[in-house]
Amino acid sequence: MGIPEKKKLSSSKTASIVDLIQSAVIAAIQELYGETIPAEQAAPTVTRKEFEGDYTIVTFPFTRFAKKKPGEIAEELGAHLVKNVPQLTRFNVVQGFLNLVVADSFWSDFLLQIADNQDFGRAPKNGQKVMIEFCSPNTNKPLHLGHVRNILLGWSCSQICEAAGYEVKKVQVINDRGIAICKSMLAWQKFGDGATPESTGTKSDHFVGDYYVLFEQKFQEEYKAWQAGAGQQVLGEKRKADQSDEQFFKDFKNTYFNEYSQLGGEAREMLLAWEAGDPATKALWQRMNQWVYDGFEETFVKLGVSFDKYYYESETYLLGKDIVEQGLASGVFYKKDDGSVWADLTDAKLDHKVVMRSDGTSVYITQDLGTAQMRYQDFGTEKMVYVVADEQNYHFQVLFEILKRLGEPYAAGLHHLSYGMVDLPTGKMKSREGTVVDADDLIAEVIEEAREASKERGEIAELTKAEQEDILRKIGLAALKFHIIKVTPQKRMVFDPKESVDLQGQTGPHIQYAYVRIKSVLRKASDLGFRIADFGLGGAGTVELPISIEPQERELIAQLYRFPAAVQTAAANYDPSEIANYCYDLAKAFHRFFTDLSILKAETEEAKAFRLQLCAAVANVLKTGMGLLGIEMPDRM
RNA sequence: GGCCCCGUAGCUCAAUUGGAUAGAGCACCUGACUACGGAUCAGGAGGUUAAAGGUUCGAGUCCUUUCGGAGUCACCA
Repeated sequence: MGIPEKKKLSSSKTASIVDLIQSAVIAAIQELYGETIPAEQAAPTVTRKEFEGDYTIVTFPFTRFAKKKPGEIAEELGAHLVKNVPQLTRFNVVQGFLNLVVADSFWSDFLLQIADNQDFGRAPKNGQKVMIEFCSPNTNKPLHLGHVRNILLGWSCSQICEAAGYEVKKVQVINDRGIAICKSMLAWQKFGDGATPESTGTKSDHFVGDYYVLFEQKFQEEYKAWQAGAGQQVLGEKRKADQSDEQFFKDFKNTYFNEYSQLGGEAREMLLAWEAGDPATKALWQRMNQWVYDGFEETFVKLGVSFDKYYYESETYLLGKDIVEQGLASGVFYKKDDGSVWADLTDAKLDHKVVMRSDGTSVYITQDLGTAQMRYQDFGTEKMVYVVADEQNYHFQVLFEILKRLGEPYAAGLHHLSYGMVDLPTGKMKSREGTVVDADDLIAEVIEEAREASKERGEIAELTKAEQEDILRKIGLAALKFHIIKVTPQKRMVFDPKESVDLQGQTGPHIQYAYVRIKSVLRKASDLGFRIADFGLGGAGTVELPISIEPQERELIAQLYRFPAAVQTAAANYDPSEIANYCYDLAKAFHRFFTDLSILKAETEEAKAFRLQLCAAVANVLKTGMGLLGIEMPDRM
């Protein structure tokens, strides 16, 4: 699925230097050796830093038909290219690697074109629509670190797709029904004594979560009492001799909940009442869920994310039955004697999968089948991305396979953006052991860390309180977000809270600092009477460009040049970490440039103008790039 | 046990999709402008890419086996 997209990609870019070289190589090989080579073999790669050059062609594959040594081919090819492509000034050959040097004028022309283009890197609309589902919480507990990774991936992915030219719909599915929320409801009803988030001053989703925890506590207490009394006989029969209390409870918990527990019985009654549409139960359910939504919304705002549409499982959990009928008719599904309906996916190595119970009710995957159809009707998106943890890999393989067999029109555009779970240095996050990292706590913590660091520096002390708070929020969140997004989604990651608040090194604030340095220089330049417009391309005071470019400048410009392609591949791979790493590399290159070369005290007026242009362009790309990750840039810090 | 994913410096992560001497940051050591912001920069040390075979001009990347770790295999969601 990813391969055709990549091909489409390179053909859609027009007149880029990369394409220019590529087609020139194909033509040259044809001319020199009479062989037509596939485009991949002519694709230039970026030259490694330790060699002179901008792009490299690997000549080893050509030995087969050229009947020459790689080095000789490289020499011939290099000479031919430099002669025929005006943008190439010279070349050198190392082993079989042909390093091509792009003319300074090409780079400086390019820089002038983008220096004041705020939209550089954003592609025009491509007419395609993509839906991205992310977050998808339960309503019985507040958001935690796992949700944070999910939300950041989903959000940045949506921003990247938008920049790549797609129309994006951001949706989430909220699991608002089932036994879990009934537990919170019951606990509140029995022990809440009419308390509300307002009356207790608790953030409303935490308020509801606290009752879920309370239920579990009371349930445990009830079990302990039962264990010592009425349950002794049952336990004597079921418990194996070598099992510890804890081990046994783990296995036995569900049975106890369903068959013996008073609280469990009441919770199940509540669920039945809910399903029967009992008004009082519905009202309570409505009220408590609303508290949760209000709390979630606060967290979303803090994280700077929003959604276009919310789907509620209470409204979708019955969907999908007509799909089952449809699949039975077309032979995608089959019916067993007991009336249950199955999909046979053994030829796709996915085994048999039930899609409808023998009592005619739907299962989880049936609901997903129905929801997919419903969304397609809602938005007509030919691509749908599900941002869901990798523990559901199998589920999505099955879901997509079935949709494909059903011949759904969007089936080819389905993608599971699977991401690894977040581990803590102490191991896995476990709610039972209290080792979950709460999203709100985490956000507060990183902002505090930014405050401490800022206090020592004293750079923003003279700003108003509100301005300071805004900056600290941007810095703290940049640290947190970048720390999470920079990791390839697919990989499981270790989250060390100490490292997440680091402000130095490979971090969000390090990149923000590059931006702040630029803003500071530009302010100073403006104070000295310089205005970008005065030395811009075609401006009244156009300054002639320097003929030669310093290596640090060259590296920066070449880096800027890659930005649009980076956006496109990040979108094609649904991988925000590529943008994160791009931004870091760019910031790093800028810091080096900044310390090595003087800007306002440059050797000539031309060099000064050129470098200011470069600064403006870098600031622009940093702001756009980090914006794609949901990270804001402060002007000072 | 079947299927699937992962294993790179002490730690956290890269590696332009098969290319050159495997790179960054943290931590450790050394150094830098009376300069546009030191949340910076330069340098040092740190690697048998879990192991062994194979494919080829070339393998961290592809294939096979082994070891280690995670996930999943409900008429739960």
